[in-house]
Amino acid sequence: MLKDKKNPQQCQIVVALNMIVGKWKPIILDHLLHGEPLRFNELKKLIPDITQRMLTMHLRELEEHDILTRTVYPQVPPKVEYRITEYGMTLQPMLKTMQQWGANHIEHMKEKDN
Amino acid sequence: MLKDKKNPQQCQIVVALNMIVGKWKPIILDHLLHGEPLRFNELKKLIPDITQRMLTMHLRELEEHDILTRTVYPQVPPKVEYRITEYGMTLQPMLKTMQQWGANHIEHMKEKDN
DNA sequence: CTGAATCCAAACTGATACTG
DNA sequence: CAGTATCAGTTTGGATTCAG
Repeated sequence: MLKDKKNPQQCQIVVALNMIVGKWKPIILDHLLHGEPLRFNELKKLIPDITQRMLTMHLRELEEHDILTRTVYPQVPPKVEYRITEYGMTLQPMLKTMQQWGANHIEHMKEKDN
Repeated sequence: MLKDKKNPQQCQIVVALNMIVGKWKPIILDHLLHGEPLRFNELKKLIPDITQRMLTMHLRELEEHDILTRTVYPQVPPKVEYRITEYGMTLQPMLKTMQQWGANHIEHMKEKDN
């Protein structure tokens, strides 16, 4: 199944976590969740510090999980588009909740410093 | 600040993620979120496969992030209790959202197999 | 009972060079 | 343009031993 070695007690939270863990995955998702499909190089430009290797690997994993689709246009030079799936869109509420908690946490830390 | 090497674009989602990533952290949180304080050994028994080392490390990190408190009772043998903080309780909605998505995803995968 | 310390293996990420 | 391949570095987790 999944990387269930990492999910010793079949925790549902971990199942959800496995969709979005990876150094750059949340950022990739953030860009694709806007709805517009993006080409490999467009993502690369939006995430300047990512390596081609990591971008490829993360995109492949997200594709495996039905979060996005990969469409190859048979052209020279090649064109490949990545688009969020309907199913991938269901991550939206979860990610939004996390984003809000994260924003709040940044404030929490500032207060703590005082 | 935080482990911001791991958060290249100051993504708020990653800030939230950093609270709960770690092999056993979601499970630890799950147990403590019930509200009852738990001793080190009680947690160890609830999570049989965790090593003492990992339990200690995860608890320390959660403590650093104000998610839980560590209370030492000066006794012999020692007694140490871990209790979720009020702030830690604010993780609840986020974790519940993730849990629901995870549960749904398990169903999604079953359908896919057919 | 609740750890800390050490050593080791596996997983993850980065850098670089090459290709259809 | 959109990758693949290889190698090196970093991080994470596990096993074991020792200690207040």
